[in-house]
Amino acid sequence: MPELPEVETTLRAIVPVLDGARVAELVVRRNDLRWPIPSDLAARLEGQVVQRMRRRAKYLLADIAGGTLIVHLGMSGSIRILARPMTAGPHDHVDLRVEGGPWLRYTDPRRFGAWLWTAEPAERHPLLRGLGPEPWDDVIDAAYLRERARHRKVPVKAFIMDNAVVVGVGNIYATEALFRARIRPRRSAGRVSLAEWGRLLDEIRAVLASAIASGGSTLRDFSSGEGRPGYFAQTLQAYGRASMPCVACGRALGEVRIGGRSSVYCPHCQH
DNA sequence: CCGGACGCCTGTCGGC
DNA sequence: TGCCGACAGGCGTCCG
Repeated sequence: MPELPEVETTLRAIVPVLDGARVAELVVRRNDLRWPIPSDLAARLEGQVVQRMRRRAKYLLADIAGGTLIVHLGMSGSIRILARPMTAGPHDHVDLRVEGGPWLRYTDPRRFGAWLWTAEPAERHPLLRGLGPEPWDDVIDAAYLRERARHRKVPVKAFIMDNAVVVGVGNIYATEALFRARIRPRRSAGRVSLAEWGRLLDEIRAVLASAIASGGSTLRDFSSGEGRPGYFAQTLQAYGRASMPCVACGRALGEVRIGGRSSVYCPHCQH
């Protein structure tokens, strides 16, 4: 399930299917996702060629003549590729059939995801407008983070999960990056040193890249577009390991809640 | 402006 | 074994 590596993994799976392909049919079984799926979405898409599939933050974007399809996987969404139509289950809310190709099936038990249309450039859509840079954007470095964090009392973990600062850092990878950078999640962002920002940024990038390289995490049931499970979950050192021994010092990991999200850390190694 | 809480919805897991 | 509450990867909105 979707943090940025899972979205990127999904993108890589569907790019070969959708890039340059024509949409033959869109079947919407339930339209009550986080926002209603526009009733005219099928009419907008059917018969049109997907000029390019891309990702911005955790949004999947399909550029099509006249606008862009915006897809978000929410907390529990996934997209699978079906070679042939199969009976839809109760959570299979949307199917997209590619002309002369397979079906894409969108499954989302919690229905926090979104399928939206925008006629403007997607970057100007209200959901995308306020997004900060991608984790690998050159504008992000230790100085950028320190500057953005000046006078901010918010816990550093909440700060790096703030999409206006940097996109794509969800709860799992924030927890892991802070553990690896040896910074306590509750530290005020404004009190993190330049050297620590440098370490943290390196670890954010490393943990995201490693997760992408292994196809995304599998916490419950995320699987890539091809239906293969991701193998990154077993490499998590902090997330989901509260009260278990720290891989570095062997002492029990602690857990706090930050912004309502569980945050595991090592009281001995992280400062 | 900032920080924190809430809610959307369903499935799963742990504790009793 | 069965039930019930807590919690789950996101994120927009509201409130103080």
